[in-house]
Amino acid sequence: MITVKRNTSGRNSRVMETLKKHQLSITDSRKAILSLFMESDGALAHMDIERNTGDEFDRVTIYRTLQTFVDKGIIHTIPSADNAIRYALCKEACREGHHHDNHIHFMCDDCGNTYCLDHVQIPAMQLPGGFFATRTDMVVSGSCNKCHRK
Amino acid sequence: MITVKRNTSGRNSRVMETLKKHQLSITDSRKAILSLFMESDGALAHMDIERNTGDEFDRVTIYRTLQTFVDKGIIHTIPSADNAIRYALCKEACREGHHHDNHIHFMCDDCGNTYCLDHVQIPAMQLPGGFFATRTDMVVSGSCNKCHRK
DNA sequence: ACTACATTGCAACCATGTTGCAAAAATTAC
DNA sequence: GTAATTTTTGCAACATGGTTGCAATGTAGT
Repeated sequence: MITVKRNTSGRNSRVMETLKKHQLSITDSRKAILSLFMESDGALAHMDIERNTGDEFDRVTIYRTLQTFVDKGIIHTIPSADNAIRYALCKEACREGHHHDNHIHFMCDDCGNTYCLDHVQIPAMQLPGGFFATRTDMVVSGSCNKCHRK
Repeated sequence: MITVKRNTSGRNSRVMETLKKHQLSITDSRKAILSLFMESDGALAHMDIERNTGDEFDRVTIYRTLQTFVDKGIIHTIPSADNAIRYALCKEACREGHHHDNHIHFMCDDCGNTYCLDHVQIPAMQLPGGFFATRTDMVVSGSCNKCHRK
């Protein structure tokens, strides 16, 4: 479970900018949730957001806000084997309806954090004849740089 | 949703062999479920199995049987972004507690089938310092060789 | 401030997956 | 084959993840 230290002062402008850029109306939940992503260095699952915002928002609102952000290309999903979708901020290259998140994701078995390894590109590979890829997800799990020295 | 044509005659021996090799007692559910995997060319989700066996077994029995097979190294899991774990037969190299499923999985957006592309190895990549991998999942989605010509 | 539209909260619902326990099988020993 | 032991099954209940419909509330544009 991820805890994010909230800091609603400095980053507010970046949050507003992003929302406006994607033509989303400014609401409390969108500000708070986008803020969380910007202050977190890893990916967040629905539960992480619910914990970090307290009872401020309804479960459903969080789900819908996440879905909106995905649709607008603000965040992208990360598949996992543990049955809980995680989300992380997209880089600049993403835009509405077309994600460019072709980097590797790393899930730490120890602390549970999920990282976007932005600088590790997914290697190219040759698919068998007749197969055409529209999306590639590469998820590596193991121990991260914070947990391994322990 | 995947439909498998059941054929309990010829492959029975291979089913029994596999169960015995892993020191599992022979039960109806294990025979039926393992049989399904051997007759299917792709991966199966819990729901696929439930549909293909009718009311023959309880939901819980199917979950437990799948978990047993994973523990014994008979099948492996495939993560996905749609929140439903899929399972596929392991190749010979897998054994108890140690899977060797380092091949690519392909999910067809059209027919929903999931394939193990056994001959496409997951390319090696360089992780940042301090990160250590114990497992790598690579899931490609797009259109498969049956659906693309349409 | 008023209107039109988008978003929220609530309740209810569905799917996926797990746990505890008693009944029913399968394996082992005789 | 039968009895004893161990495994597995089915049931009920629960937990989590996620969706939908609708009335109430909030936001944006004038």
